[in-house]
Amino acid sequence: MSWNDERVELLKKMWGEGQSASQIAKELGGVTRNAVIGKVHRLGLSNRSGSGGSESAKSKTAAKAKPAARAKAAKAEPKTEAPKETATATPVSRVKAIIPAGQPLPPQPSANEIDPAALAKVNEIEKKAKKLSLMELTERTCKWPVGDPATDDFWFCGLPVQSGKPYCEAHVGVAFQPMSARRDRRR
DNA sequence: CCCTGATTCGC
DNA sequence: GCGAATCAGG
Repeated sequence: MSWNDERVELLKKMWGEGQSASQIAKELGGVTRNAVIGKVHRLGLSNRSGSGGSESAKSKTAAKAKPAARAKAAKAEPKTEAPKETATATPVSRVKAIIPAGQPLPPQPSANEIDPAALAKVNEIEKKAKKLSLMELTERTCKWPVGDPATDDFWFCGLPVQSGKPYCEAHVGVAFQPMSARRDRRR
């Protein structure tokens, strides 16, 4: 594969959107994230901000030994997995929408015991959500469901997930509550 | 461990 | 110019 205009254009577009090098590489196909990063640098758009600034110098000095990354071929296994709440908490409002009234809801904190700050964060971030459909979800898109699945007004957050987790940072915030914050709250 | 971008340097 | 290997860090 080579860098024809179309590929370079897509690279620029995605990079501009803040997509990660590996995501771009996956999208382009036939290249690794290293190739993408290398190209990004050669194109001189390593700095996503674009202009002005120039510093951000990272004093990188000598190096030690660190046997880590090995040459490894690409291995991907898309798991179009339905949104599941494996966390200690579940988006109550969403669950209500898909579970008939009267049904016992799984053990979960009610909305009012979720960190208010985290909730506020979610409300903000939902505006920026990419609103992906089920089939558009990937291993790295936030699988937080929004809206009523029975209507057209249903989508998944779709923002970049936080390492490992199924959700973006904001949604991880409300989905994964620290045990300490929710332990034995009496009423 | 997973991931991120940055850099080097043989090709 | 290209990108694997490596580095540095989250």
